[in-house]
Amino acid sequence: MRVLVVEDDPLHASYLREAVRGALPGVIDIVEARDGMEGERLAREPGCASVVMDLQMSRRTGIEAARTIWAERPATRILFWSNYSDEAYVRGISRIVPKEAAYGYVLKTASEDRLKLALRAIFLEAQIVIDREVHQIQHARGRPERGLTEAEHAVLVDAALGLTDRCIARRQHLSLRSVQNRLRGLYDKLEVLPEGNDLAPGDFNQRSRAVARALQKRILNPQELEYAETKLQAWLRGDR
Amino acid sequence: MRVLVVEDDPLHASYLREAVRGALPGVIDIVEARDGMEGERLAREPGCASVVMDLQMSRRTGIEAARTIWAERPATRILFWSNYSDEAYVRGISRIVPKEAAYGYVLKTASEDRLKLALRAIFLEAQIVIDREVHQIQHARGRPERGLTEAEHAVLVDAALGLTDRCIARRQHLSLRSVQNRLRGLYDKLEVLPEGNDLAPGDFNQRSRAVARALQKRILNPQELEYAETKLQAWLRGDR
DNA sequence: AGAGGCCTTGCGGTTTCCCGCAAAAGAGAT
DNA sequence: ATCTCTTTTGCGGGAAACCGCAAGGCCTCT
Repeated sequence: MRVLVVEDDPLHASYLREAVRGALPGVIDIVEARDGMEGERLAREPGCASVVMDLQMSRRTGIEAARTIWAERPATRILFWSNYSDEAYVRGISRIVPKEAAYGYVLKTASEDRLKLALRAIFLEAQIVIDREVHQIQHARGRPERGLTEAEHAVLVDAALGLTDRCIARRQHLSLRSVQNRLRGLYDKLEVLPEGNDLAPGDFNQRSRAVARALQKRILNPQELEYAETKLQAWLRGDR
Repeated sequence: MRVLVVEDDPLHASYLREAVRGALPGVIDIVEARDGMEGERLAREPGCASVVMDLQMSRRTGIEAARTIWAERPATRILFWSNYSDEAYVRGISRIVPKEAAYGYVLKTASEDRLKLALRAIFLEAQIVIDREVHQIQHARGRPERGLTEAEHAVLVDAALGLTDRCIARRQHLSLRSVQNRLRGLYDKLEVLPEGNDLAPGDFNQRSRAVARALQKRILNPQELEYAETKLQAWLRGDR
C-alpha cells in the first residue's frame, strides 16, 4: 500500500508521516508533495489510491488538487487535514466528492489517536469520517432558514468578485430583477443591517457589507475567491 | 533570561522551543501561550522582555497582542514568526512598532539557522532583523506610485467593511467628494478595470471589485478586517 | 511675490443599486 | 382539478455611487 501526503509545512508533514506509519503497518512507502500542483502529479503514479491532503497551501489549494484527482480517478480515498472548518471549505469539498469515493475531514487540532483512527477507517475500510465540528456546518447548510442555497452562494461569490447585477444576471442565466432578489435575501441572511434598531440607516452599502459579513462568518474565504476569479477570467474571455 | 513563545500550533511551538534553547544558552525558562489573549497576560509577568510571536492565531491576532504589549511596555523585543509576508501584516506591524523597540520578522519557511541568528540578534543585541522578502514589501510601500497611502488604506478598509461614502466621510473627517476622489485613486492603483481594452464597460462594480483585488494582492486580509470591524462597532456606538 | 503641484471641495449629471408592488410561472398538496 | 406557496420577472422611483469640470487652499521652488 502506498500513501501520498500533500502538505506544505515540513513540520506537519513529518508528523503526518509518523502517524501514517503508526496507523497503517501495511504501508510500503509514503510519497510527499509540498503543494497541490505536485500532489496532482504524484497522484497519477500507479497504485496511489490513498491521499492525505492539507487544505490551504500556497501554489494550489487542496480543494483544487482534490478536484482534478477525483476527476481523473473518482475512487481515490482522500483524507483532508486542515486547520479550519470554514463553511467555504466544507461547501467546496461537498461539491466535488464523487459518490464512489471514501473521504474524511479531520482538524489539525484533533488528537493523534483521532487522526490514526480516521486513517484506518478511510484507507482500510473505505468509510466516511468527519469531525463533529465540521459535520455541524454541513448539517446547518441543509436547513433552509440557516445557511445559503447553492444559488445564493453563487450570486454572493459573483458579487464579491465585483460584478454588477447585470453581469451576474448574464452569468447565472437570470433576469436582472432576480439577481437583486437573491441579493436581497442574502442581505437578510447575512444580517447586513445592524440588529433591530436602525440607528444608522444610510451608513451601510449593503453589497459590500454582505461580502464583509460573509468573510467574517467564514462563508467565503480568500482562497475560494481566488479560484472563482480564475474561472471568471476564463468566462469573460470565452463566453459572455 | 526568560522568553515568551506565543504560538497556537503545538508542533511549531515545540520547534520554536528547541530553536530558542539552541540559540540562546542563557535562557532560564521558556513560557508558552497558545493565543494572543494568553500572550498578553503572560507578557505582564516580570522579566518577560523577549517575545516570539506567531501572527494569525485564532482568538486574537499576533498583531493585536503586540499592540497591547508594546502599549504597556514599549521596550519589549518581539520576533514575529509568520507563514506569510502579506502587505496587510507588514503595514499593521510598522504602524505599531515603537521607536525604542527591537523587533524582527522571520518567515516560517526560513531555515533553522536564519531563525537562530535572528533570535540572537534581536534578543541579545537589540537589532532589527527583517527577512528580505518582507523588507521588499516595506520598501514598495514608501514609493508613491506603488503601494497605498495610509489615508487611502483607511478609506479602503472602511469601504471593505461596507460603509457608504457619506459614512466614510464622517469617519475620516473629509467631505463626500474627497472620499470619492480617494476611492477613484484606489480604483486605479488596484487595477480594478481590466487592462487596456474595455471589453466589458458595465461589468464591474468598482467598489466591490476594489476589495476583491485588495484581497487578491494581500493588501487586505480577513484578520485585519475583523479587527477593523470591532473598532467600527465601537465608533458606531460611541462617537458618530 | 508668483508659478506650479497636489489635495480638497462643490456642482451637476449619468449609471447602478435597492426595494415596494404586483403579475406570471412553476411545484406540491388535497 | 383547484388551491396554496414559492420563485421569477417587470415597472417605477428614490438613494447611492461614479465621474468630469472647476474653484479654492496649502505646499515648495525660484
